[in-house]
Amino acid sequence: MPELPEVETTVRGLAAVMEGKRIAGVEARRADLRRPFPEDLRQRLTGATVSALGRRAKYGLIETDRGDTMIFHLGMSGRWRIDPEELGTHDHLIVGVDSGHILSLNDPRRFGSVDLLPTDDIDAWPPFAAMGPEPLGPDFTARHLQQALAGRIASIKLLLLDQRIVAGLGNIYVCEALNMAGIAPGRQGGRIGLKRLERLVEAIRTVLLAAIDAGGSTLRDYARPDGELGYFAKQWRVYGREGLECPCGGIVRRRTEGGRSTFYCADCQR
DNA sequence: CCGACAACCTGACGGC
DNA sequence: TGCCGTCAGGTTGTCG
Repeated sequence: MPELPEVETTVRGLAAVMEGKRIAGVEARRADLRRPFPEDLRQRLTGATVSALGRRAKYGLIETDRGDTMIFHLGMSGRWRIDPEELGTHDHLIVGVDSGHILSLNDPRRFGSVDLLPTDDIDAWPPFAAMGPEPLGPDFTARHLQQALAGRIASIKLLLLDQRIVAGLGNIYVCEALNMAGIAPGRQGGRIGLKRLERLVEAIRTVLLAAIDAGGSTLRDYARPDGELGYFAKQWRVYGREGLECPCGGIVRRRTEGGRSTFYCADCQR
């Protein structure tokens, strides 16, 4: 369940046990996830001190005092486990810090990734270089959306999933934000007025912040081996709720586009 | 540029 | 109990 709020809460949880700590050991239990692990991962991390944790879109950043940053992506099913009671087949990368804590990157589907770059180079790293603004940052405004969407005839649903337009939204939060903003998912991106874009920006911020708030409880679950759906799942307005009531009283519908489900309410989303 | 689709993987769930 | 089809939070690439 890793979207931006999950990555954010994961990073905060890792910071609590890693920040300022020395990396005592690194063990890769397989050679790759989505792509191969960096060959010198263990050598460059071991002995280094974690100076800061961070996040860019759905990527987590672990920065060391040696001038390196480890960049991880959780894919569809990845999560970090803190002090797991035992390691299973999907615990692929283990990091031990000198305070005694063990961190395990667990990813059954293995769509995640781990990269290691000089910290000075991460802005130029291709996945980051092409990215749009952070949805919770100062550059994500209705004006920006208006420019980025100008002339686009694709649906706003698909455009919001494009990380070049805004970086960090996934299927759940796009559905939720469009519902909150009262915008139909199939509406052409370039044909949404500034007023409604302002509402959309506000809705995206609101839903992400609420999810991060609730994600705190998810994170506590992460510290246990059995972490399931986060608390914020209980707050979904439309996602996963086909046939149930939208907050407006309408019935939530589901449609498929690009092989992915879109949940929406035809009554209040126009 | 656009939409559809497939690929990468495993696990959960429903139907029979 | 088990087998089979379907679906799942993401990203990347191809094809018409």
